[in-house]
Amino acid sequence: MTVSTKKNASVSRGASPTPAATAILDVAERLAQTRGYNGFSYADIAAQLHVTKASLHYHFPSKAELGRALIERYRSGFSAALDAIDQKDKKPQEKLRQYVELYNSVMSNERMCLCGMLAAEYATLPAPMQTELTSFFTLNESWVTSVLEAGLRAGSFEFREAASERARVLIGALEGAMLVARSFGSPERFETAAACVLADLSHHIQLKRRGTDRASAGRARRK
Amino acid sequence: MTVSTKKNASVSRGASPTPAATAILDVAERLAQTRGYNGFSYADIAAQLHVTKASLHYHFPSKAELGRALIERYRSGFSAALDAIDQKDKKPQEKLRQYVELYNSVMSNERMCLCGMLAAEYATLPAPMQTELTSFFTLNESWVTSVLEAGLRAGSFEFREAASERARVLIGALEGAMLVARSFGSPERFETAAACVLADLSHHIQLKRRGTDRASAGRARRK
DNA sequence: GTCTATAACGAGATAGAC
DNA sequence: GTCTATCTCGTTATAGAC
Repeated sequence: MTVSTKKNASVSRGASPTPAATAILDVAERLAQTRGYNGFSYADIAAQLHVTKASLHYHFPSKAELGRALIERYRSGFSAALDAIDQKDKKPQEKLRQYVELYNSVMSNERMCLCGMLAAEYATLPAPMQTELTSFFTLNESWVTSVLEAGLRAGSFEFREAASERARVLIGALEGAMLVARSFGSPERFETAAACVLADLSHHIQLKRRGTDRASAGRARRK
Repeated sequence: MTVSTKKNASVSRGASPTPAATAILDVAERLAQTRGYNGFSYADIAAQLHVTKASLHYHFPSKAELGRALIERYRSGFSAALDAIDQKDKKPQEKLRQYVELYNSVMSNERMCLCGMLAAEYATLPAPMQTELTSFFTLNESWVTSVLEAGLRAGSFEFREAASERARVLIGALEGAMLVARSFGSPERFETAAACVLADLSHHIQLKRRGTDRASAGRARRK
């Protein structure tokens, strides 16, 4: 898969990271997802790995570099997951369901999407991190857009807006639902919200199949 | 309106704040909305107000107290705005439109909703701030829930889920849309997303009025 | 109320031994 | 590659003069 190159202390782009670097990224990722980029320090990582701060600087000379690598790895992992979903021809609905499942698995363990988290801190991030961050969202938007367009053509989705616009709404809704759910400490809130957003895309079609009179369609389930 | 009490150095609950305290809160609010609670310091506020850090501590002894007051004021301002919207009997649709307009005005000037911002940093916030934060979201959820229920009864909204669940989705979608729009530096992204979310609530009804055949209803506007 | 001065601490980062 | 030791700076916070 990944082209093996000579390892590099600065863990540059495309190099396969050393086990030590991976361990550091793992801890830093969890910290960034729960506390934000400005909410953790090298000391926090060092303590959890039982090493000194100085040895972290060997692998990631600056926190900015660590932060950039963090997003890069997260995005590449996401990209791989999207490719996996695309394997085998599934219905667009099923693809989107699996996409939401990706977010759902992140929410467990009280984590927030890394990039949603960093988006809040955007103004304080070093430029390289800002660039990586928008790449992440752009990647997601174009993938979701494709799926929505396919679903629209297949007649399994229904919406008026441009697919790209709809994709943005979907991603924003997922990120926002995570954000709020986490302050209530209840991942269930995210789960139900996500299900609701997904259902909306094929909602109207279901309405028509079930009959469209207001009395039946407009009846809300009780709380 | 507000009961006037003797001013208090610690700017406790319900006291009318001194002009100095208000100026501090104004600057701190903008900083918190753009950089987050962990992204600004007393030094930043002091510089913008041309005073020393020490004098800030006179008005707000600790940053935690400042942060708590920040949310409290923001929530009370929001609450007043919601009351204003409730004045005069408007259609639920119009109320919701004005609610979204509230968020829209926040997004201008590249600001993010204070509480959406702080929600990201939730795990790092002092307990009093966490409490205020959930109060804000609870307030919003119950207000939106009421409006949705009214709209459902009036036949101007249509959805299957419980109104409270739908309210959470709406609020999460707005917060998330702000979050992402800001990293792209384009408030327009928020505006279109917000319009889309709003339209969804009365979408099906419009579909029925316009005719429900798939060919016309499912046609997406081009990008 | 606002100032100067300073304390006490934690942050990111580097030098150099092993 | 990891360590000890240290540096520099920014942070919240306090004491006490004016």
